[in-house]
Amino acid sequence: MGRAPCCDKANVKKGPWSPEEDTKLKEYIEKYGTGGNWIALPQKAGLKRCGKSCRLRWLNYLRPNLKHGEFSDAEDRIICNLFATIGSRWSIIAAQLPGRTDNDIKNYWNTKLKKKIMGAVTTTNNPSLLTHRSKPPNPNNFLSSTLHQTPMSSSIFHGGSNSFYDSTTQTRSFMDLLDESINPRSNPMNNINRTTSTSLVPSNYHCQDQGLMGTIHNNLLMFGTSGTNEQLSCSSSDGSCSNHISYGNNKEYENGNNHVITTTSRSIATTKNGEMMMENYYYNGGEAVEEENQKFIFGSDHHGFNGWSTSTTTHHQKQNGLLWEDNHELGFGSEQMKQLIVSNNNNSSDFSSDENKTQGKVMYF
DNA sequence: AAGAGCCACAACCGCGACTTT
DNA sequence: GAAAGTCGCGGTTGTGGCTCT
Repeated sequence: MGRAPCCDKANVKKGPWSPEEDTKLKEYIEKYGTGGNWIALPQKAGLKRCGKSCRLRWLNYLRPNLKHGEFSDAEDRIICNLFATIGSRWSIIAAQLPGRTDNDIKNYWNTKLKKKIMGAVTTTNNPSLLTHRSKPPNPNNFLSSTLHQTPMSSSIFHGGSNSFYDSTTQTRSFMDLLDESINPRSNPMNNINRTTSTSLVPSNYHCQDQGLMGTIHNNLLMFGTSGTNEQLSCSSSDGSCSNHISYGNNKEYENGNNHVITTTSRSIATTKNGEMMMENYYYNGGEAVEEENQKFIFGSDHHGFNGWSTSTTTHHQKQNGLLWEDNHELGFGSEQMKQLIVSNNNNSSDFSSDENKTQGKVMYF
């Protein structure tokens, strides 16, 4: 037995929205709100549309404060950072980019950004320099295998550079490639202070040019914690924080200047077995504060759940925030990123081993 | 000038999750 | 606890405009 349709398909208009329909929908929602019921809305608004269609039109096009047009370099970086860590979770990525919709980002990724990166990968890397893997990584466990098969260095890789260079495979980080593709002057191969070529993840490998990062200087993207200065808490009632994925609430309120401030807190926790995994993130964005307080944190301290912090201290300490956990790397070599994109095309579930979003499967990073 | 091919974007579809009854 | 209703997400498709031949 099939699923009951959400609306009467025969009496519902499909296809592009007319300006009249837009006006009707906009005026209705501005006057009455959605009422928490999209299915009933079109009838009330006098529209011959499916409720889902109305919702989509509102969210992706009519809603106020939406940004249209070109994505900035900073937005590119955020998208790529997040795609590299959580895969095609467009709604989560969109939450980090105020004014952008998941559909926008998805289209932008599929039509432009992915090609830009693939182009950077193919033009930047000289294949002859690359050490080929003896066998390709298991796409179902790619990130995990990457992390755990790579000899661990003790470096903590954080701060203003996303650069990663693997002298063994001579691969460079995905972010380097992206940076270069959108900002050629920042090619780390030209700018780095590299005092050694032997460590796998040289902690002294820094990109001097941080101009681009400066534009998103307070976005905080953190993987694991340094184990110091973190006052993170477990959100689980029993403290175990194992095997759950939870989404918090979005709350909106107006400040004195009538700016709508959106606060989003969500946690995605997995096991407490000391594996590196996506844990928790927090976003406090909005018109006035998005650049200053935007944070995205993954944490694990090998002892359980970390949670997130928004303290000013942490904020300053973790500016630019890519903070790598002691014993884990999260550098995406160019070839790795290419494989990620390819494998993501082949099987959308491959990317982050998030095999089932709702059953608390571990996401390894 | 016309047709083919490509591209970007808007919109649709199906499914899982969540909420309500 | 089960069923029905609704929401939200991600993948896919349709279409209009642009470029190339």
